[in-house]
Amino acid sequence: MLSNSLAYAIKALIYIAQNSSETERITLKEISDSTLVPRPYIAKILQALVRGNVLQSVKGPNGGFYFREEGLEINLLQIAHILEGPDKYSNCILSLKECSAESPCPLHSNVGQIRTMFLESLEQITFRRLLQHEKSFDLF
Amino acid sequence: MLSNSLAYAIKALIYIAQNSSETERITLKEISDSTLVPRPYIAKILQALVRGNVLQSVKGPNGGFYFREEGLEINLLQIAHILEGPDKYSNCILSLKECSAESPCPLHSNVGQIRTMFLESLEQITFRRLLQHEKSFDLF
DNA sequence: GGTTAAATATGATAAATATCATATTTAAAG
DNA sequence: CTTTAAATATGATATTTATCATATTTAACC
Repeated sequence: MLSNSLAYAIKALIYIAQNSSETERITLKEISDSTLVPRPYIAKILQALVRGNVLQSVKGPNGGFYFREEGLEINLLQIAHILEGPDKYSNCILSLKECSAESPCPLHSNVGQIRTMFLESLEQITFRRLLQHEKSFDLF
Repeated sequence: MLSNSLAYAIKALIYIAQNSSETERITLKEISDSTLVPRPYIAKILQALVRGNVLQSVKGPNGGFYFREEGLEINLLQIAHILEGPDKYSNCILSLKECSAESPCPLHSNVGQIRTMFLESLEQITFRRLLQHEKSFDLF
């Protein structure tokens, strides 16, 4: 439902959101240990998120990752777009050329509608909002 | 959201359900032409569906595919299981070890719930039910 | 300024998915 | 019993996704 990379990214970002600040940076090792995502793999994902202006990173001793203030307003669908490009979740669930309310595909009104709700719910969830829950989930 | 293969399979099965009978079989070429799925690829998928007792096939001239009577009662989730194995859509949306109503993951109550609805809707839709719609969609 | 602890860049390998090609089997029909 | 129109089996190739490894850059601190 979510790609492996996207699920990994979300877990890592939840961890960072809950535990980091500009002065208290989180290292790759800590992220990898607490999400059980292999270090080189999560590294690649986090680099993309830095380029996507979600996270900030600092090299060198005492370096690490932390959330940008604006990053906290980013929602889960935007993360998907950053990691997988914007076209992944567009259009019809059967990928038909023509599919709309006027000429719906056979799944448009049932599964298709729930798919739309799914995308909307990804869009509604920001990391700021996830922060409002109690801290420290197990993320593995 | 659905794998390529699964979307292809559903399109082909809708076409077959709407146009076939035990005496009026549908050929690979016709299926490929009306769904725009490459012939060798849809062939492999249909073979799996024959092995999965959804379709019946007949070789030789005038041969082709048609729906088994029981096949019409099969739902979309079962098709997913036949093509991709049963574990694809199980457990937590973040693939966490522990995730349940008692100890929910951060997405359990929002995205996770919609994911559950999604799976349930796949489960509710049988090909018999899809047949109740008007015939002849464009399936490409 | 040398050491060290961190991210970064790059690319190699592996596994899963998707796609294509070809030879074989089967059954109908003359 | 030969031809022919179909599915079937098998496997080759390509693409995407996931995973791993290694060398480089950066900044802090002594």
